[in-house]
Amino acid sequence: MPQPPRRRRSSISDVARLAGVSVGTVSNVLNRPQRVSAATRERVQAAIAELQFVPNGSARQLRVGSVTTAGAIVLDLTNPFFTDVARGMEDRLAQDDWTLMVASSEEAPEREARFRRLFEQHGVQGVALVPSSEDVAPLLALHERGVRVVLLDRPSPVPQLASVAVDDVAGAAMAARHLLAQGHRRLVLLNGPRTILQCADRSAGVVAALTEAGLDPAEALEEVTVTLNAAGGERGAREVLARRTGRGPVAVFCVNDLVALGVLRTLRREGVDVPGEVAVVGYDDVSYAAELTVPLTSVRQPTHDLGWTAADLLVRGGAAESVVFQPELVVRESSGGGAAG
Amino acid sequence: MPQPPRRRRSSISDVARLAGVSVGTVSNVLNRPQRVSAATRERVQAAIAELQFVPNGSARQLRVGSVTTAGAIVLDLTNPFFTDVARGMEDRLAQDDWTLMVASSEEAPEREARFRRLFEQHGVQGVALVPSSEDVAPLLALHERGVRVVLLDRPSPVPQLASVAVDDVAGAAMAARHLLAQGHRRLVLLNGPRTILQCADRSAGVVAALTEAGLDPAEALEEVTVTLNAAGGERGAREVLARRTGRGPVAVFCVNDLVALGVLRTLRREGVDVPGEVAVVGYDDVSYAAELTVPLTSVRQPTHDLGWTAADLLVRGGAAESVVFQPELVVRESSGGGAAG
DNA sequence: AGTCACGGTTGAAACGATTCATGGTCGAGT
DNA sequence: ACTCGACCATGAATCGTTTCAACCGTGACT
Repeated sequence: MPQPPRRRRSSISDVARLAGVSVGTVSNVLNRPQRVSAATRERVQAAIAELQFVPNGSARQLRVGSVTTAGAIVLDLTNPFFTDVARGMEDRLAQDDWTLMVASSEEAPEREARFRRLFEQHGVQGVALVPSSEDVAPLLALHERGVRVVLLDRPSPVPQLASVAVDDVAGAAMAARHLLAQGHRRLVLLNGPRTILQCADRSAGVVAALTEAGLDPAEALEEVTVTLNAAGGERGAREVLARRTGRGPVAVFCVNDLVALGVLRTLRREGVDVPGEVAVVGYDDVSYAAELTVPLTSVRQPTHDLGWTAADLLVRGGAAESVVFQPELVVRESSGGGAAG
Repeated sequence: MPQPPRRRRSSISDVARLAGVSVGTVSNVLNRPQRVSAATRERVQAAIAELQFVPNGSARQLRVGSVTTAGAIVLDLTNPFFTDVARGMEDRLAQDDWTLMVASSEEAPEREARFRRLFEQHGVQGVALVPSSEDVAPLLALHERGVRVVLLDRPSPVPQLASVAVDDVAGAAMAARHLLAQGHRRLVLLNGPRTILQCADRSAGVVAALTEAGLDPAEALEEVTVTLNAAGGERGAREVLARRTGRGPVAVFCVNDLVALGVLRTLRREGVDVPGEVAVVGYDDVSYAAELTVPLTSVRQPTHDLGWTAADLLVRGGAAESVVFQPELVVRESSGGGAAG
């Protein structure tokens, strides 16, 4: 078997030599073809084709400073919410002929830092990221170094950084109010780590709704920390079933739809009736929420717009704006909402 | 509002000046700290911290040649199948401390080409991609230029290129045989464009199964071309319902689960019974296939392993291997399989 | 004939890191 | 006193582009 070929890539000066022109002319053919006479241009282009010349991006970038590329760092690439956001970003970036590179931090601050560094070294114009920790210092530093930064899915805690978010407190409060309206008096919140702001906010929203209804959150709310995926939901559901005291139905509010999916899966396996015995509400309203065995009540976020707007801020790059969208509750069968009203 | 700061990033020579050493020494502190005396090292590190110095990746790369980064280009980032593959790649790459950059071609050859160029210019070691066209010439050229290339989810048509695939002909044949076993004699295949090899192969698999059962594919198979997402499924389903002649139940085989989701959604809206009136089979066995209103029969692929293996080939970079996995049929209610058997 | 403008081309400087041959210092060994 | 290594630090060369001042030849205008 042949060794993988690592023969030296041909450079602009190889092209120049072959075409019998100077390097500057080749560069002009590449970047301002109209400045070059048709004859030379063709000669150079023939040489480029013959040598299979591909400009060295590093060299170009070293000289020019940066490229029209943006990076996105999300918490979990397998969560449809984040891929929809990425899609929104791509749609906006495409308008200005920018490209997007996506990376997944898996909620690990070190991974996030690694990708931040990688993107910065690759000279991206800007980075949109869902922070995996509360510490904004490294992001401010990044911004100071001239890389545009937009916080995704959480409001910026500092005025220097732009952000695009959805009001998580309001969204969670809507969900909790809805469950209270169904007659529930005790809620279980399957939540992620509080270090992720979205999780903290959703918790706060539930607490607000309970308080507003005259209930004592310390009594009425039980919060279980789970991983933000279906496996987490399965574990959470087992926990809920184990702790379930005899009295009455339980309401489970899941921090996202993947968790809710895990919950529904486990409840179905255990033969637990939804919403009769356990009511379930999710968050994000992923595309298949309405098509599940028990259609899932969920809090819809303007996912695509979120990404679109983030990318828009990156491209426009003006002052640091903070945009906040409002979520919307979509009531379906899993919370008993359709019937009870 | 302050203008976005674009003050010059500090360079290695700024650090050298501040620390009172030469640039070579700073570089040594960065890359072989043990070669530098403790005192100087600390002085340099202090300077680095003070200036918030981040090495310029372009310059480094220009000098050194390449970075430990791989790129992946998939057809659709919002399809769970591809994100699972990406996850598998990341898992393997992390072992060697490589990083992954993901891009989505949206099945458009020009977009794919754009990302190929971008990745190459960024100096990635290798690219794993799901080709959006049949033309391997540009991929061979890329390989010639020293970038490792692995074809994802399709076998390589040429010996020079490595590939990791799942046997789509076999998978589709399994699905078709299953539907035939349920008594169906006419199949509708909601397929993507034939230019995508997976689509062509799945069609071939169905044809093979029909022929094998003594049926004439020209008679028994109706193929409808749709987009590879839920919207495509919805359109396909409407098409199927419109064309439906009175006689008997219909079997619909969808090229992937997103399409199947769209089909199920439309059938539910139209009040069509699944699997009684229309049997549905999907492809990919996405995570939520079992939890849908009507649990979906689907062809499972070793998604994670697919990505893992592709990344493994990239990292190891030896001879061009071709790996083929076998798929597996998962029978659920949507095809009537559970009951009729 | 002389001047000017202009399109086309040139070639060297610059970007910021890595590398490596060279040089300097110090202590130990003869 | 002198040599020799060991250990550190130096700084020039290098990677492949882009950019820009300078140059050249031609044709138009005075």
